[in-house]
Amino acid sequence: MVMRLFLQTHRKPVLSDDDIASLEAAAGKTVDYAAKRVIVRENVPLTQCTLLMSGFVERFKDTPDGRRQILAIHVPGDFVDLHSYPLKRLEHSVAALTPVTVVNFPHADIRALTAKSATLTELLWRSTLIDAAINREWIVSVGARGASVRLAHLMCEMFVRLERIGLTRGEEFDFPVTQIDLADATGLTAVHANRMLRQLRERGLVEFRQGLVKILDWPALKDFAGFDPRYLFLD
Amino acid sequence: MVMRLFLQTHRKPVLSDDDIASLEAAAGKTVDYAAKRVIVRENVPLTQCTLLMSGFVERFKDTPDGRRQILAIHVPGDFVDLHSYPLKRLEHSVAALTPVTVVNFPHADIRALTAKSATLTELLWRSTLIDAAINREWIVSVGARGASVRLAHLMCEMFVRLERIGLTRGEEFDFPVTQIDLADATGLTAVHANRMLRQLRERGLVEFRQGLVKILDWPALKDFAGFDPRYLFLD
DNA sequence: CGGTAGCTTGACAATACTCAAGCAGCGTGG
DNA sequence: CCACGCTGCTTGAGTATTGTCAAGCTACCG
Repeated sequence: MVMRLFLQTHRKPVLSDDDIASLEAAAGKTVDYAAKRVIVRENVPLTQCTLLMSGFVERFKDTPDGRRQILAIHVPGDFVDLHSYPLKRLEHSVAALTPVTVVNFPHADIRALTAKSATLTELLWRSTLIDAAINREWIVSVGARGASVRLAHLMCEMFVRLERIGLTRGEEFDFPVTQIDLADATGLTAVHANRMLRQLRERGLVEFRQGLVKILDWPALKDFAGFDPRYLFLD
Repeated sequence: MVMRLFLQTHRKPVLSDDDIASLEAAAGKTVDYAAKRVIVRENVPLTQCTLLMSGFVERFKDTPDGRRQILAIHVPGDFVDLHSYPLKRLEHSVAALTPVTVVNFPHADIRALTAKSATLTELLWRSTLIDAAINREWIVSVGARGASVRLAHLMCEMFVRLERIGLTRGEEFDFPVTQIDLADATGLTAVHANRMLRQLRERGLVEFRQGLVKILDWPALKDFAGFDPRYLFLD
């Protein structure tokens, strides 16, 4: 049951019942974190991975001059730091954006899994690479899109990813983060993010208020954001 | 011999002579491309990977409004699109920044390698994840660093990566790309990139001229860029 | 009830972009 | 050999976008 949401987002390659069972069996301790708690600190040797069960998690880096850049936002079912298995440490930190529940997977158990099943290995590998594809889409966002488009694009991404795991209600979804978080994710200041969110609302595209996102016009929003979901590899 | 530079950058996990031999044996055709030629087109089914032997390669995306965002720059010894093995396609394109030579590795042969050696699989997996770590550092660059700092940081990264494979001469190295390329990589316009490069030169940090980079003051440059090489996982 | 975190708005400053022009170098064809 | 066109670099002037500083507001918590 622990892997339900993960398998819902990752449908290829197809796993045998046996593979699924051993994956489930590798699950270790369940841990809760309060909002803003650091879950994994950068450049510290790691011996386990973290599967997000509920809530939202951020991967981020702080710069010397005090800015925070969010590198990725994770939704339930995401293996937040599976890349720590081959890398042995992370070059960034991981923190809870909201109250979260996670399940740990010891590296030793993952090693056993990969030794046993090549298909499973490929699925896990692929999962880390989809994260990387999202990382790259974010480079495009911060590097080549205007402020309001960036925010619109982020809303599109969250909508599609949350829809996949059944966490949307029609055209709205809970996204209990602050405007500061949105600013840190898009490389903007909180003040400017606020203005751009207002603009998106006034244009009738999306509304973000008190952690609730309402898509007002999905086709128009997608078009405005230049959103092409193929980078999410949901096929 | 084909894997020499690759193994020079990727020293962990340590491979057996057997693993190295089978990796070498997987090498397929050698192909040359002229500068600016597209090597892999986005969202097209792929059946092989590309190892860069000489020259520089870019991974990029074009936006609807005509901007190009470079997502990564590859140096000799890099597996440019190893991630196409688990993903089966790329969500971005790959092109030659300079004249290049590459060697192809059929997915089928990589599959055979991974079936045979778990250590080799881990090394390949790790290699794709180091690329991802670089992707994330670029998010920080475009999202949270000023224009001149971004360029300085890119110069630091290229210097360290090229030094690793013996392509630097003291504190200088060949980097035969245009200012437009640098602008596309850093999310700036060519005009602004030009001004910022002049600033870096006048401050006595780095000089970029006609595809030649001269580090003028490495400690000062590193400090100015906030460059921390740990994200390159060279240990 | 005071304090804090988050949202909102305004006025102003800094950063980066656009448009435009001129120049240098290089390869090609007359 | 020269003339031409092309690509890339450089600089200036004006504009647009985004950031900074500041203040006031709300809601919620202790």
